[in-house]
Amino acid sequence: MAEGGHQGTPGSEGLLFLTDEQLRKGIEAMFFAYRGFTADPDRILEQHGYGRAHHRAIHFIHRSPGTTVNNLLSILGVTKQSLNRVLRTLIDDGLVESRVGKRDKRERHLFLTETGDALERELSDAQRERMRAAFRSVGPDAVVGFRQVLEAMMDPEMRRHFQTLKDSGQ
Amino acid sequence: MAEGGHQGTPGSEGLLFLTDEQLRKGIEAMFFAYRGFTADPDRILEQHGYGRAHHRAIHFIHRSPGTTVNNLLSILGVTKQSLNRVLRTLIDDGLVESRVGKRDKRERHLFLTETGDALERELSDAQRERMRAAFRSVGPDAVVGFRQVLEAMMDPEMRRHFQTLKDSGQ
DNA sequence: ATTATATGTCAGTCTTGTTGACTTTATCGG
DNA sequence: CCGATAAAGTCAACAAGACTGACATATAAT
Repeated sequence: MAEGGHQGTPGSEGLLFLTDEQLRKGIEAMFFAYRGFTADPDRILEQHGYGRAHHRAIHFIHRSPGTTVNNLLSILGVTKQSLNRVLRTLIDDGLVESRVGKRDKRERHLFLTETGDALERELSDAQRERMRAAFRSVGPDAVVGFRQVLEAMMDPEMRRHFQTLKDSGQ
Repeated sequence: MAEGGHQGTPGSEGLLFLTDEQLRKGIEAMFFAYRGFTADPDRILEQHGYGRAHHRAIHFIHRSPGTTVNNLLSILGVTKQSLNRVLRTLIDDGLVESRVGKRDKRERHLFLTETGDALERELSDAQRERMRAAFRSVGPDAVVGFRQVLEAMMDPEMRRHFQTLKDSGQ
C-alpha cells in the first residue's frame, strides 16, 4: 500500500486528483492563468511600442547579465533571426548593450543599460505584484505545490534552464 | 500573531515566500511550464495543419457543446474576425458543426463532429498525459496548491469562465 | 589552411492577432 | 409595425512574431 511519497487520505479512494475531469480543470487553469500572467506586462509594453518577445529578452538578460546570444537562443527556444529582430530594436533603442567577448571575440555579451533596467523594473514590478497578491492569498504551502507542479510539467531542458541561476561569463 | 488563514512555520520569519527572488522564480516557472504545456498539442496540430488557435476553439466547444459564437468570443478574448477565421476552416474541414439556434435564430450553436471529437481526444490525451505525470509525481496536496495559485492569478472575468462549467442552451 | 562556431542579415512565408466598414438576419421595445 | 439593437459573417488592410533558407563575416580550433 505504500504509495509514491505523498500521502492523501491514506485509505482506499486516493488518485481522485488524477481523473480526466481534474486534469481538464488543470489544463484550463493554466490557460486562463497564463492570460492573467501576461496581461499587466502586455499593457506596459504596448505603451512603449514593444511586445512579449521584447519582454522575454529583457527578462533573461536581466536575470543573467552578460549572457551570450546563443545562450539566450537556447533559453527562449526561437530562431536567431527571430531573436535578432527584437534584440536589434532593443540595442538601437539603447535598452540593451552588446559587448564583444574578451575570451572569445566571436561572442556578444548582453547587458541592460540604465534605460533597459528601468523598463525591466516597470515590467517585473507589475508582474510580481499580481503574483505576490496570488501567493499571499493562498499561503506558502500552496505556493510550494504550485512550483512543484510547474517544474514537473517542464521539458527536461527547460527544467535545466529553470534550475540554473548563474550563467554569465563575460 | 494570528495570520491570514495559512500557517507556515508559525514562528517569526514568515513571508519568505513573498521575496522578489521567490516571485521571480514563480514567474519563470510559469514561462517554462507553459512551454511544456503547449509542446505536445503543438506537435500534433502541426501534423494536421492547424495552430494553437484551432486547439483553443476545439477545446472550448468540446467543453461546452452548443456554446454560441459570442460565448466563445468572450472566453477566448479575441475579435470575431480572428475567431471566424479558425472557425471557418474547422467547419469547412468538417470538425465543427454550426446549428442555427431554436430559441434565438440569430445564434449559432457549435458542436464537434465525430472527426472533431477525434482530434480533440488526440490533443487532450497528449496534454492530459503530461499533466497526469506531473500531478502524480508531486501528489494531491501540491495539486491543490497549484490550482489555488493559478486561480488567484486570473483576471476576475476569466475566473468566472473558469468556475462556470455549463453554458450551452441550444 | 581548413573547418567549425558565433553572430548577423536579407528575403519570403505563415499564423494569429488587430481595426474598420458593411451586410444579413432576427429579436425586442414602443 | 417600425426602428433600434444584437448575433453572426465577411472583406480588406495591417502588424507582430514565429519560421525557413541562403549567405556573409569574424574568430577559434584542429
